[in-house]
Amino acid sequence: MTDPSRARLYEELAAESRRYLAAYTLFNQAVADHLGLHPTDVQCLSLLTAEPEPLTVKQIAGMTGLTTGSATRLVDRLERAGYVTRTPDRQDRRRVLVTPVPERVARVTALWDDLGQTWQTVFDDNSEDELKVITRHMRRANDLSRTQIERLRTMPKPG
Amino acid sequence: MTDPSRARLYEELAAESRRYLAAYTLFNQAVADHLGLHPTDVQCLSLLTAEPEPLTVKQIAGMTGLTTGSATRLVDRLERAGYVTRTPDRQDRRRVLVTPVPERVARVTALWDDLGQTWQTVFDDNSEDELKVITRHMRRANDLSRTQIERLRTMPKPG
DNA sequence: AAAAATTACTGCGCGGCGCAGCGAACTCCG
DNA sequence: CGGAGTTCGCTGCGCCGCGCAGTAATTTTT
Repeated sequence: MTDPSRARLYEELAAESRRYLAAYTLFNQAVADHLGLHPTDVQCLSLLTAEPEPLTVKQIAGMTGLTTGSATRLVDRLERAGYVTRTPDRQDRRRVLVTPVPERVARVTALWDDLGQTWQTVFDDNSEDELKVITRHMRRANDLSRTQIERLRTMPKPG
Repeated sequence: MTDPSRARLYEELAAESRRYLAAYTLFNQAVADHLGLHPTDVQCLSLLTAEPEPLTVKQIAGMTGLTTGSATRLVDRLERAGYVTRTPDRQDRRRVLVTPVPERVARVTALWDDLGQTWQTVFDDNSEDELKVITRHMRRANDLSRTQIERLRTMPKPG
């Protein structure tokens, strides 16, 4: 902590993190623009295709941070664009299952794959150990962010 | 590339990246909610404090992906809330320099530091070399995203 | 000196989003 | 059973961030 060279590394890392995450926001926006969708829609498709089973509107709302009302409209847009279909849940007739349409979503995943190939070149000069370091850091940050979000919600707000 | 263990690492890294970045979106939203700001505003403050010198409205527009008109309004909001000040550029009188107000931004950085203390525990078990690996990766990804965004813009759009 | 380019700002309309409220369906008890 | 309370998805409403197009001021170019 009092180690100056380490402190400098922290500082540099903090600054780089901000640019890194800002860059991601721009990237996501560019992907959405390219597909004629909104960033939220892209994230929703990403979540839908990552899950093995269809999600309910409520689950989508939770994973995107939207209200159920906004999630309904999100699904409306995706359905109108042909990316997903609504299916009533037979177990619970209040629920609506949202299923991605494979041939339509393929256009999105194809783009991801295409971009992913280029991303690989970034990692190509890293050793396996280094890749593990990076992956581990992401996983930790991911876990921590969840608890931090919860903490933010319970913290007293300024103003 | 044909190395199976390395391919697995890539796959894992890709999946983790998506969760990592999705988590960041939610985290950023939570921070913005907590401060009573918009995610874009928070990102802008993040960028401003990450840069050593004040930025122009045009530069802010570029870094956030907004048009100059929207960037003007973004600065309007931040100025009205007291987070930044506008200063005319003496070298080029068309330009307006946007400078963060330290004591006001302190409220934001205090939150970051508070959260960052916990984040530091994530880094504490990393060696200096490992920290450098992470930082370098971010820098590279940052650079690549720029070219990828350009590629997306020139790519033929589907539909 | 005139023309072109750059920078920041402003009216206008679009649309995503939260909020509050609705009906339908499910769960829990007595 | 059956009524109260809860959950789920949907809808009308208003807010406001954003892009677009145009403008004025300043700089750069010719």
